[in-house]
Parts: sequence; structure tokens; C-alpha cells
Amino acid sequence: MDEKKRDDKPSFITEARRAQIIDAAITTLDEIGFANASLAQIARRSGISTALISYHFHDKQDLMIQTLQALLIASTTYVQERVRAQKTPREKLEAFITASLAYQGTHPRHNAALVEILFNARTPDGIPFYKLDDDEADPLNHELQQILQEGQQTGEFRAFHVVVMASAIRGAISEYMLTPNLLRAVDLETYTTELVTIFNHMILSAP
Amino acid sequence: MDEKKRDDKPSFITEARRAQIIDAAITTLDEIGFANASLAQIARRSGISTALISYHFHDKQDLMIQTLQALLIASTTYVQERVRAQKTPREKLEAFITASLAYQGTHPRHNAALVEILFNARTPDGIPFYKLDDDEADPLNHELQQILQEGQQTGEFRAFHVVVMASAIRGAISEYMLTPNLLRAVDLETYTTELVTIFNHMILSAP
Amino acid sequence: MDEKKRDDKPSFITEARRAQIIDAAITTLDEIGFANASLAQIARRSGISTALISYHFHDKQDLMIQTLQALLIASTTYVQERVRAQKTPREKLEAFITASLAYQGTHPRHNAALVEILFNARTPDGIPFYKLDDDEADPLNHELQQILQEGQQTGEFRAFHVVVMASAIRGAISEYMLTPNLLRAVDLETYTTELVTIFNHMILSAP
Amino acid sequence: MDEKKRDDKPSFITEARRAQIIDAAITTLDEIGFANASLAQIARRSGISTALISYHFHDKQDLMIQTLQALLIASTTYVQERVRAQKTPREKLEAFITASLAYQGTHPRHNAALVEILFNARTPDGIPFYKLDDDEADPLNHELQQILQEGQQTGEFRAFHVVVMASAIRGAISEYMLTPNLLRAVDLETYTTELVTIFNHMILSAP
DNA sequence: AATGAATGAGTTTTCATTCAT
DNA sequence: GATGAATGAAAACTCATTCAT
Repeated sequence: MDEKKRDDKPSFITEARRAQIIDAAITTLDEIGFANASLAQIARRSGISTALISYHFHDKQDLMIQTLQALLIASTTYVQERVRAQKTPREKLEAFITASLAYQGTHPRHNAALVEILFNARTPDGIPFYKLDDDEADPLNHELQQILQEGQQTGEFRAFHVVVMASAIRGAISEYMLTPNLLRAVDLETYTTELVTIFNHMILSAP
Repeated sequence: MDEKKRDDKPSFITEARRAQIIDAAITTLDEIGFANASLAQIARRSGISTALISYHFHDKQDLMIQTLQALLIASTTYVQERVRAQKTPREKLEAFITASLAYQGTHPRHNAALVEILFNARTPDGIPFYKLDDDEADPLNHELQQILQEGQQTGEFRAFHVVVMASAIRGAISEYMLTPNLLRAVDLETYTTELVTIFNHMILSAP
Repeated sequence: MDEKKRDDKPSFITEARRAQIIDAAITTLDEIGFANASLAQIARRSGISTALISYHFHDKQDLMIQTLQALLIASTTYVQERVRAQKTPREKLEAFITASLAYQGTHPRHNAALVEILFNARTPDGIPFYKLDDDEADPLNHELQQILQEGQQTGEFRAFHVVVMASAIRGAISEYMLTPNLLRAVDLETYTTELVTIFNHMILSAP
Repeated sequence: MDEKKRDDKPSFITEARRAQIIDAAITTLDEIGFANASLAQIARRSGISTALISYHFHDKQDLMIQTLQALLIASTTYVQERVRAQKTPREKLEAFITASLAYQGTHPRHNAALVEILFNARTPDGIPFYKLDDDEADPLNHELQQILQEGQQTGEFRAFHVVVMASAIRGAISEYMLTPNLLRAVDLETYTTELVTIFNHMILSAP
């Protein structure tokens, strides 16, 4: 791939192919996991040749990074839209939890694939090739922390360690995605309701 | 290995080698991740030949399962010991959170390796080859749910959905292990204290 | 090879490569025998990489089966052509013996390779992976039995057990191919003449 | 193995072990074929370790040669005894055919193993490591040729090329051993009777 | 833009063999 | 005599990638 590739505006057909390949990558990651997701498997699921993947992406690593970015943007957008439609911090927090869990209900493939890459994105010598370093790279975390801070400033939320609380919330959400047994034991709706209740108890100032 | 092997009690030297290989597997998984953890890499870290790994373990899958079991037993034992030293449900819950987080502080390699296997343990066609199916296989989850139930029965804890609450607690703990940025932002002690506070708020009956 | 491959008609270059690999397989089997005929040895004799063999054939077993089929077709065609050029059963029988032995004179590599595969074609647990089950799979045997039957019907041949006689004839022919000492002791021409004489004595109705 | 080993008289227990290993080798060759007959497989069938095989035999090649010799001696003895119990060449020839086929009926494992080794006994570079070079090494062939010559001298048999006729007879016998379909189509008794008849026709002087 | 053909490097696994015990 | 432990070499096969077309 000539190096202008990334700079020039890609043609329509190129853009479509890339999207198609990324979509096949997502399906592959969901179905057989990162360690088994060879270019051949991805190619099979796109109905194209592996050579064409190498043509559209510089590297396997490049493909994975771009897939990851696509997944992050999709899920972030989904949650942000629903959060920003709300006014008060409390409503926003509820929207955050609800939307995060709902996204996984409506996009189960995406969620599985996202986790597969985040978890396994390393070069052969073990160095992660993607960093969620700052708020820019992990915007949902930033969003959540802002909600919590805002709530504390308005007095709607009581005192707690914002970073830790944000982590607890995200962990509770992730746990549902990552634990197959849990998915079988509790349905999405119940889990959502209960989680909202739990964190309301924890967060709201005493009446 | 002349096949009866698994039935007979293994010799001392065999037992030592197996332990050594499993330890090298843990280090390897921690350092370069599941997808890069070839037998050659593990052998290199044990200072032995790959053939010797194949001699002591039937399969790569066999090695991974045995490594996983060793890791599960180690972490479970660690937490259970500390939980069972406490009396009241509240104390037990605090011990559960504290010990879970402390284990990762004292055994960071183990925690990373555990997650690598649990996450990636699939056959080439994507089927998981290890299931944490029931309470027997995931004893910590069972332990935690029992603490919560006990607390509700004694009236020390208020009403909440036990399974969801247990999931939230475990998720909050896992999040710290899985999020490198978090480790950098908040030290283990602070995270522990804050998490205990948060869940106390969430769980304890109003005074 | 992107799996549809077997369905589509193969390209010219693929067809040439396959033929080249099969030819190298024949040479390898002849030179070092089935047990030593690794893909590496075959690749070396084709001047290509072992990976390319795996690209053109699904399996080593696949390669062996296809090589076997090529060999069977070649030798069968050779003999059948010469047999069918004759009219009377006696002439046909003579042609059968002569052609069978001549084929080995003109194609010594082929004969050796054919026997190597037929003899050794087994999966690791000992199950043959190629069966010459019926007349369709072993057409020369069928051909020979028909000649004998026809001869008996016309009265040219006398009474004998057709299946056993066919077996005796084929055995006498094979023996020459399989016994290195014999090749040194008796030249092909003499062996052919004498064998024809012998079976004429055995088969022809008394004058 | 110290090199006296072969010279000194071997101890009783050594002799027993060697016999046991050779027997397991025969079973293994019969069951899974030469190409799959690893020392591990043979050891498994003897209930001993592979190291013990290496202790009692210099080489895998050594084991194969000794197994082959045992098999040759056993079958040769069996046939010779029955041939030599007869007086006239005609009776001897019949005994030869009958005994050869009968041996395979009573010792099917042996026959299969014998063929496996004879066929595949080659070093990695393809050179046969066992030669049935002369009459000494292949005594049955010698025996048969002598019967035929004797018969011609007494006038009982008519004129034919002795070497070729011997080859035809042996080939007819071998064919039955080597052709699985044949075994299914014709039972041993019938095959024997018919073969004797056929070769009597072929060989006996006209009355 | 797309692919089939090709390969070197690397995968897991088995092999025959050696050696200390 | 016998074995478990150990290994270097080789096996078949897959991988990501390149290149000519």
C-alpha cells in the first residue's frame, strides 16, 4: 500500500471494502476469538482473498487497530447520544448504565469483538499495540467521570472517590458482558434495573 | 510419557517439572499474552526443550487447563482463608474485597495469566475448552453470594438482588486488575479503602 | 488455497503444479519408499517449498490418494488399450500379460510408486485410507476376469475357477515387479514369453 | 548394548524379552503397518518402555531385521516340514502350495508383518537394509525350484522355465495374502484346491 | 482493485535415542 | 535389567505477507 493511501481521500469502493473487512473481522473475533482469528478466517467470512486484506490494510495489526477504533466509536457514540439526551446528573448516570448494557444487548458481536481486541492487542514480544491512554482514547470513562463530578458539584451526589466510583460502575457493567454464566442467570432487563437501583443507593445524597 | 502416567501417582521429579513448566507458562502468559504464548516461548522460560513439555503434558490444551486450575486454586485459597477468618458478614465482605485486591498486589503475574487463559481458552473452532460452569468451578462467586445472603438474613445488609450485587462487586474488583491506566491513577491501598466504603454504603442497612 | 478451489475448474498453472507435485511424489516413493516420503522430500524433488504442496493439496493423504489415482489410471489405460486391440480371448489374455509386464518395463518408477502407496496407505491407527473395493476401483482385475469368462463361453478356454485363475495370473505378473532378485535373474522378455506359455498350457482346452 | 552382547550367550531373561518384543513388533506391524510402527507403539503392545527396546536391540533397524528373520524362519520351517514329509515331486509341490496358504490361515499376523517389513525395509535414503539375495536368504524359493527341477528330471513334470514357473507359483500364493478383496471373495480352502488343480494342469506331463 | 501463487518462519507434536538412576 | 526423564531432529501443517498478473 503506497503511503499516501491514508492521506488521500479513499475512493468509495475502497471505503466499502474496508468496512466489509472490518465487519468480517468483528464476526470472526466474536466467533472464534483473537488467537484463532487468522487473516484466512477473516477472508473466508468476507468472501474475499487474504491478499485483498493485505492490500487494504498495511498489517494485521493495522486491521486490528482500525477494527478496534470502529468498535470504540460505535459504542461510544451509542452511549453518549443517550447520556447527552438527559439533563440531570442522576438521569445521565442512569442513561449511562442503561445504554451501556443495552448496547451489548443490541450489538453482542461488537461487544465480544471489542473485548477480544482490547485484551489481546499485543505485538509478538508482548507490548500492547493499542493504548487507551488518556481520556481521548477512552472517552466513555471521561464521560462517566464528568457525570459523577457534576453530580457532586450540584450536590445531587454525595462525597466519594470519583475515579474509583467510575471504575466500580464500569466494572459492574463489564462483568455482565464477560461472564457467560451471568447472562444465563439474569436477563438484561433485570440486571439493568437492579444495577441502577444499587448505584442510586450508593451515590445519591441521603434525602 | 508412557500413558498410564495420569493414573499412577506422579514421581517427585515429575511433579517438580510440571510445577516448573506451569510456572513458566504463567510468566509467559503474563509477559506476552495468550496469543503469543507458544510452547517454544514457555520452554525458553523454563530452560527446557519443547519436547519435554509435550512429555509432561498431553497437549497444549492440557497444559493450559492445568495451569488455569493451579491459578484458580491459588487465588481461591488465598481469598477464602482471609474471608473465613472473619465472623460477621460485613467483616467477611470487607475481607473479600480486600483480599481479592491484595492477591493481585502480591501475585500480579498470576492474575494476568489467569485472565489470559480464561479469556482465550478456545479450540480452533471457537469452542471454549474450559467452563466455569457452576459454583464448584467458580468457588469465589459462590462464596461471595453466600456472604451477601447471610448478611441479608441477619438483617445486617438491606434488600438487594444478590446475584447482581455479587456481580457488581466482582466487576469492581476485576476492573482494577484489567485496567492498566487505573493502576497508574490510583494506588492499590486507596482503591481498596474506597471500594470498601462504597459497597458499605450500598449494602449496609441504614442505621 | 481459498477453499472453493476443489469445485471450480482449476487454472492451467494450478493443473501444471499439481501434475509436477504428483510426479515428484512418484519419484520420491520410488526412490526412498513410502515410510520415508515426507513432504519435504517430495518438495525437494519438485524444487518447490513444502508449503506449496500444502497449498495445492488439502492433506498429505489427499496428495497420496491423488497420486494413486493418477497411477491407476495410467497403468489401467495402458493395459486396456492393448487388450482391446485384440479379438479372441486368447489373444486378449496374451496381450494382458504382455502389456502388464511391458508397462513396468517402460514405467518402472510408476510401478514401484503404485505398490508403495497401495501397500502403505493407512491412517495412523492402521485403517486403510484407500480401498480398491469393487471392479470399478480395480478395473484391471475386472477386465481380466471378463477375458477368462469370455474364453470359457466360447470354449476356447477350459474349465477353471475364474477368480482364482485371475488371481494366479495377476500374482505371477506382480511377482516379477516385486522381486528384485527376479529382475536380475530373468530379463523381461524371457519372463513374458515363458509366462504366456505357462498360462496357455494351463488355460487352453486340450487340442 | 555392549558389543559382546551378540557374541555371548544371552541370558534366559534376555532371550525371553527379545522374543516378547519381537512378538509385539509383529502385532504392531500387522495392526498399523510399517510406517506407523513406532517404538512407542511396539512398547505399548509389549507393556514395557521404549528404552528397554533400545536396550535389547541396537537400533530400530536391528529390531526390524531380527523380527524379519524370526518371521522367515517360522514360515520357512512350517512349509519345509510339510514339503519334506512328501516323497514325489508332485506331492511335494502340492504340499508346498497347501502349506504356504495354510500358514497364512493359521498365522495371519505373521504373514502381514512379514510383508510389511520386506516391503518397507529401507534406510532413510531409500537403501534396502535387508536383502533376500541368494537362496540362503530366501530358502523357500530355493526349495520350490528344487522341487520343480526334480520333477523335470524324473519326468513327472514337463518342460518349462523353472525360475519363471517358481515365480508364478509364489506369486499366485502371495496374491491371496496381499489382496483383501480376494480373501473376502474366495475362502482359503477353495483357493488352495483350485490353485493345486491349476498348477497340476500346468506342470504335469500329459498322461 | 483483486487474486492466485508462492514462501520463510513458526506452530504443535512425535520420533528414536541416550543417560542417570 | 529396566525405566523415567530428556532432547535434537524432523514431521505435517498454518500463518502473514509479497508479487506478478
